[in-house]
Amino acid sequence: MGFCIQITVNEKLYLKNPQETKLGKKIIEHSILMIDKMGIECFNFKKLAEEIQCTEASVYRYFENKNYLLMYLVTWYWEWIKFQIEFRTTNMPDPRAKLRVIIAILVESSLANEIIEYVDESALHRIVITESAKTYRTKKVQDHNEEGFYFHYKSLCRKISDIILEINPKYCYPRALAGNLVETALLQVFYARNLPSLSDVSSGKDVLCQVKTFLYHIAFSLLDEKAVFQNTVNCSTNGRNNK
Amino acid sequence: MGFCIQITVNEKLYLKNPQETKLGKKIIEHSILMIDKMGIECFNFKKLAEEIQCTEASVYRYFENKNYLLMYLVTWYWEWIKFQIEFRTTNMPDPRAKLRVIIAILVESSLANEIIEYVDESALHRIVITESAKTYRTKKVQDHNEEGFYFHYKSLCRKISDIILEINPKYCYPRALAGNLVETALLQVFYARNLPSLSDVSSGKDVLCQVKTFLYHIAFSLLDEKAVFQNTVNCSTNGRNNK
DNA sequence: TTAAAATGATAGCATTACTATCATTTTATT
DNA sequence: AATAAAATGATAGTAATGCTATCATTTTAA
Repeated sequence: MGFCIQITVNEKLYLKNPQETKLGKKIIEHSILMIDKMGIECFNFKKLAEEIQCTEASVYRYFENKNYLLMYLVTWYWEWIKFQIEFRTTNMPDPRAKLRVIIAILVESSLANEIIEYVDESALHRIVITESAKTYRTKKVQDHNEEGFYFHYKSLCRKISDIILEINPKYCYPRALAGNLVETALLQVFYARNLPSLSDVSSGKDVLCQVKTFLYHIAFSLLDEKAVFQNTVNCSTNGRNNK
Repeated sequence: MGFCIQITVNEKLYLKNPQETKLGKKIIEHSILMIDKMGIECFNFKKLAEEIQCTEASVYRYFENKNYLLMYLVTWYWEWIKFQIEFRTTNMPDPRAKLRVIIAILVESSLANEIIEYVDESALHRIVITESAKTYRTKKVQDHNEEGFYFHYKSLCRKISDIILEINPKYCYPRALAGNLVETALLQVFYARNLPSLSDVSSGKDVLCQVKTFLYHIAFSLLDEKAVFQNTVNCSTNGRNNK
């Protein structure tokens, strides 16, 4: 009844599609909960198998190892974010309004938490915040990139940078700004929760809202800048002078 | 002859100070080269011991494990950056000029590469770019924070945020901006080198310089913004409207 | 010269990260 | 309902990893 969303990710990330079987969904469901609880370092397939009462071998039939599983989860998350952006910005004529919605989704998406029954989006958001850097900051980036593992993340950034260019077609750093917004959305929430002295959020109030406000500030200050920045600035000064 | 810089880091990060013995320095020197080459995942103490012709047990006498060693190296790096900032900004009256120097150091520090003989600062910079997130994005952040492992990073960010406030005393997000500058300095270089479609640098020209220019743009656009941002913005709109 | 500190040499052990094989159960097809 | 195919279970095993412990030897400092 009603409609149903299927989120699909790069097939090379899994050996057998976990979304097509009961056990597969159980693997997704409980790996999210367990990684959220214990962190990817302490998590392993043996513990997961025990938790969901199956054999270790069965888990290995779905994923090569826990790193692929993590990559799968993170990729799934970005695809889910893209879906939400698509869904909530269609028919919006104003690109500025779009960007505001996107920022809100990046920060607060995890609050809306009942779309896919076997995925705890809040927990997954925490995983992405804490662990996602491990999926691409590695010596294997190049290989993983060739396999297309970052396709979903890239297309998200691409979507954001297109909107940035709608707002300000002369803006010089659309892609860098897009990536910066996405990463800052993660990092500032992480700081606010774990190392508050590195953030400016006051822990009393709503943390996510404050991060959102900071992102609005970054985005619109940079895009509204009167003087479009020149990429041809003299680089040889090495920061020693000030003009 | 001349003078000598000693960079000291939190004592809890090592079992025996590697800077005080010949073997210790060899451990630092070659671990930097090896982690740079193979990444922290493939690196281990057995390989390191083989490389420098000592026993595995000897390495374990200096560091509990490779994660502590990584944390030590990253911490050392931030302390080294702080020293350079101290050194190159003293007696500068203009805080804007200071911030420009800091940004240049964050991006290009590794080019000046002959200060401490057993540390390859270029390689260390690459390690910090690729691996540093693993030192704090972990379930153990809280514990590590209590041990003071992030003291050096925090004091760097503090130093930067103080200068930000000198430039614009009313600025609402001095710490978040400081952290953002530091992290963006790492991330954009990583992207430019590994996933260029996520950055706006043209690979032909000097990558570091372009990243520097981007950071100048962020810093001074945000700080020069006429309307100081209000932290009391209405958060309940959830990005759905645009006023 | 002698004690202390550092390192070497060797051994061992529990855990991890898989892989392989064959048996059993579940599911889909006709 | 019969049967093939797919999925999972059960079990076993192996190579590598990440240490720790012990005692001998060398180097360094007093």
